[in-house]
Amino acid sequence: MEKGMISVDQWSEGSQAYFLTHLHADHTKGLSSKWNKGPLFCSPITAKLFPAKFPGFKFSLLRVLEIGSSHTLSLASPSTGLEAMVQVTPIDAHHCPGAVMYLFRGELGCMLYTGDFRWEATSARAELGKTMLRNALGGDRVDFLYLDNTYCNPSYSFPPREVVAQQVVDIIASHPDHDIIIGIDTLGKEDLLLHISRALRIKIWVWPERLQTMHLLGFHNIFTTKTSLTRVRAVPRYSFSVDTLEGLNTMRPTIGIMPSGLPWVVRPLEENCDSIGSSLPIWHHIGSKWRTNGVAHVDRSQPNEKSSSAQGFHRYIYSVMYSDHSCFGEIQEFIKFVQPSNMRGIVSSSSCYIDPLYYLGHLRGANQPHLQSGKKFQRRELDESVDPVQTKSVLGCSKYTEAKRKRERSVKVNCLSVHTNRVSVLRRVRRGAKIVEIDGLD
DNA sequence: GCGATCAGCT
DNA sequence: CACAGCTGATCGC
Repeated sequence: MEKGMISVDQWSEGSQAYFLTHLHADHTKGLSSKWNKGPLFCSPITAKLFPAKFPGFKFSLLRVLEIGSSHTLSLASPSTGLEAMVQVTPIDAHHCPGAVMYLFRGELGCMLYTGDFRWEATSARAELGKTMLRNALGGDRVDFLYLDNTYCNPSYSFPPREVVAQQVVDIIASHPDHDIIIGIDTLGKEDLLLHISRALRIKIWVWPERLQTMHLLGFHNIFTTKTSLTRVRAVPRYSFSVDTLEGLNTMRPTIGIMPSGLPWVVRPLEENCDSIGSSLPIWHHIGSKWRTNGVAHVDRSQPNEKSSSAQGFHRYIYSVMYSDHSCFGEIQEFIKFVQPSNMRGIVSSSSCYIDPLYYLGHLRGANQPHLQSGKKFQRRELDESVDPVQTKSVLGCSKYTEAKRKRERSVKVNCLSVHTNRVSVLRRVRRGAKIVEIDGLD
């Protein structure tokens, strides 16, 4: 797509239409309540959650698109000045509530932007997504696929979420006298909690703001902010730590469950022998173990036994491979299904970018870019504003790590800062309680 | 004083 | 390694 026409999850000036895939913070960076750059398209569920995240947002700029149905936009081609019709179809991305992929079709070509997505082969919901995508494509070939390449490496492999959800239920059921702490984010993993709640007929504690979100999503009488009603609590991931678990265990026996596509590894601390991680390539080692059942090896030995730290796990923590991103095999299946002429990853994190072409380039459709069919979607022709970020990460790896190392070297001076500014107070108030036991509204 | 951005941490 | 995100500090308006 030509520069200056559309932007997806990218909020700098200069596009005619903006598309939001989902409400996770890394996709809304740059969005604010004062938005005034143009119409912003999103899914119905995202629209429902939107005001809570961006109070005061000019609602007339929000355009809600029904999932699975096509909408036509009339845009001006910046180069020719002529009107160009673009048809857009949001498709369920099975990532978090409201998350969608966008399929763009028109005179300018056909482009699919996945956003973050999970492509499970098994569930009925996944089958529906497949049908929806097939219908939306209407036989067209995808010229350019923008792909969630988070786990685009053969070493990333994990079971479908249903399977892992049952494993979590089993873990909880096998600890009938324990309190349970589950680390979650501001959005996502609702299905896991629902499954636990249904299977064990138990309510689940969430922090007050998260309860509001649950209510907006239509879940009533399942979640609570009263700790007295349940032994299972879903807490913000950032408040989930070894210290937290150890602290809680001085009061009541408690285990922590961390659902993630990546192993939750105790960060190696040089002088803390109890929680030290192995210096071996931990995740690879663990990864091969997990392929068998998807649950981390959990050490049941006594606290002081050496083995409890050798694996990089903590005695109270279960790490389960519940991921809202596609694993490698699923990405592979997805590319086979879409058969794009060309593609590139949309996720380039701190230190690396996994190029889907490296492992999965051979799965593309017959019309490879060198045959010119992908011409309309050469990468600098999309929204250029997306590009610099990614190019920077691909090419600027060493630069970044150098900067990071510099940062690491700098000494933290202000250890005893008591000063609290207004911003942080407001932020904290907005966020609600962490794991403090607050009996709020229910 | 406020918002945006960075550094640090999980 | 890094899922996604909070917190505190700082800077410019």
